[in-house]
Amino acid sequence: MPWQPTNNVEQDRFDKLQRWLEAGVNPYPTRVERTHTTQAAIDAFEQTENQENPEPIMVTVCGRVVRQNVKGKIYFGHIEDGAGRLQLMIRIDALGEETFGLLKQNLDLGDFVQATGTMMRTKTGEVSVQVTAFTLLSKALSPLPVIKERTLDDGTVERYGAFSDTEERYRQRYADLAVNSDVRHVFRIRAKIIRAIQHFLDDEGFIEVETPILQPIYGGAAARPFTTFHNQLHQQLFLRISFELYLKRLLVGGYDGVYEIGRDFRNEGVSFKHNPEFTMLELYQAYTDYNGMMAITERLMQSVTLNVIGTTQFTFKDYQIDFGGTWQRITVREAIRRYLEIDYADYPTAAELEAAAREAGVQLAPNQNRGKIIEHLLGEVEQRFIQPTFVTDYPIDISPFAKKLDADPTHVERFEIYIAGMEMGNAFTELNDPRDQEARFDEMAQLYKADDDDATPIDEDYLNAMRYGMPPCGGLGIGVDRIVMLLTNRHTIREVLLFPHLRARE
RNA sequence: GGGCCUAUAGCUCAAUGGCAGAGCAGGUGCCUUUUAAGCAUUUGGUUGGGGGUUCGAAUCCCUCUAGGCCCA
Repeated sequence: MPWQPTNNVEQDRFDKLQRWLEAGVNPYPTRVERTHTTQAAIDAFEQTENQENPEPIMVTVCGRVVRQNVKGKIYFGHIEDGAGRLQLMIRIDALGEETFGLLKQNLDLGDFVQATGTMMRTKTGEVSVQVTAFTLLSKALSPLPVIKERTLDDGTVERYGAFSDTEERYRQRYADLAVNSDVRHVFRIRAKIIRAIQHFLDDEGFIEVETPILQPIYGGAAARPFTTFHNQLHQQLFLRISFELYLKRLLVGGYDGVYEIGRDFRNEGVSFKHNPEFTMLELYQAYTDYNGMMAITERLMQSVTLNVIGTTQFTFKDYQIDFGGTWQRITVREAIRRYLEIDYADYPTAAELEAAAREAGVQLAPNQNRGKIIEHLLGEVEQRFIQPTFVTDYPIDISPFAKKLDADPTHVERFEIYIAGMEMGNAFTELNDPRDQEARFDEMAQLYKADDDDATPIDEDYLNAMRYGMPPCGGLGIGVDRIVMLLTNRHTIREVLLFPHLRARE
């Protein structure tokens, strides 16, 4: 069944399409002949308009009709392309009565058009195209939401109308982008952030790599994976939950520094900061440790913000965040002691610590191991860390890939990055002792029952790689979506993902 | 997973048990420098789906679906 109009607005547009066809116009022509973007046309005109006897600027511009004011014998409308917005002025004498009538009757907001003419300035001062030839490029059959704007005297833009239904905006992101220029802006910033990360790391001597997304064994993080199946190979595969174990194999292979920016998949809950697929940056560098990772985190984030927004300071929610200088450091133990008044060193068993946590009013799932309880307690205080903070030195039993502290083998050289109360990243001095790594895998296997969500399978090939010799190294993972949230002041991950995951409707 | 809230015209929203409405968009007419253009006139609804209470339901109750906020 071909598409049918579903309401009178669509019916009207469908009728207009028929009228273009009847007039011998192809409403979806194959070729366009653009000479200028809207911005280039405006620039070209403004550069010459103050000269004596300026040459007329002839342009052919293309774009979507975003505003129309059709009068009896003159048409004003704005078109929008990727570069900006430009007014078209079309007089009946320029096109002739027949063509003008066709346009006046059958052009809608949302249609794409091409217009040829001379640049000029209207009586009210707006740079415009005085159109002499006109082509329909694409007829829009469904109406986009209509948003009108007025620029007030003080330069602020007042908006009339909106397309603001959150669900519809995400389900029909194309419509959201088409009418909400601020949404388009978010994804330009997102692209800039990723490019800035690449520039910084490339300059630091890292090599950008791509490692498998479909993995026979998943690992490198505590998360439930998506599973899939290769039909020809009769092989179960997992969508990666981290890049960690593959990237570290590359240090064995002889690279001093590698990074990957790509998608991770975690089969877990959805929230304002969790989407089933999300973008991570992971980097690994030889001949350094977690102190080096803290230093590179500071420099990376400072470089990115300077590149993208021109300063290391920005507003997120009610906070003034500053990426400049040396970031705060606090140990996990001290963070929990300071804000929950529990020193977990005083409670050497999981049972004792659990009791103390409950005493302090913290709700916990029963029978977790001590490291997980500590992790949970840290979660209780993470919203305290507004300015960028490195929370350091984690319990060993929740950190199977990090090296022990020399002074305390129950803890590892690991930190997490907290900004605006959100966990932004995670880093270690990477464990490179294959005997220790094997023991950690075995411990994890014993510690977690087979059905535990966080159980990680033993990756024998990873151990095999490590036995060839892995240089001492530091590793760092940062949530790219969350950086974008910070720098665009968007408060949910869905606002910074073009197509966030939503439940199927119906 | 738990609690609270939301779903009405293409979009944004009214209508709190008694005739489903407005603005914008759309149609028709007038209008050759408008820009939220204007004036006149007009179309458009399975009130998210299903069930119930009632003489009568957008409104009250149950349920399903989707989304939002808070908590876990």
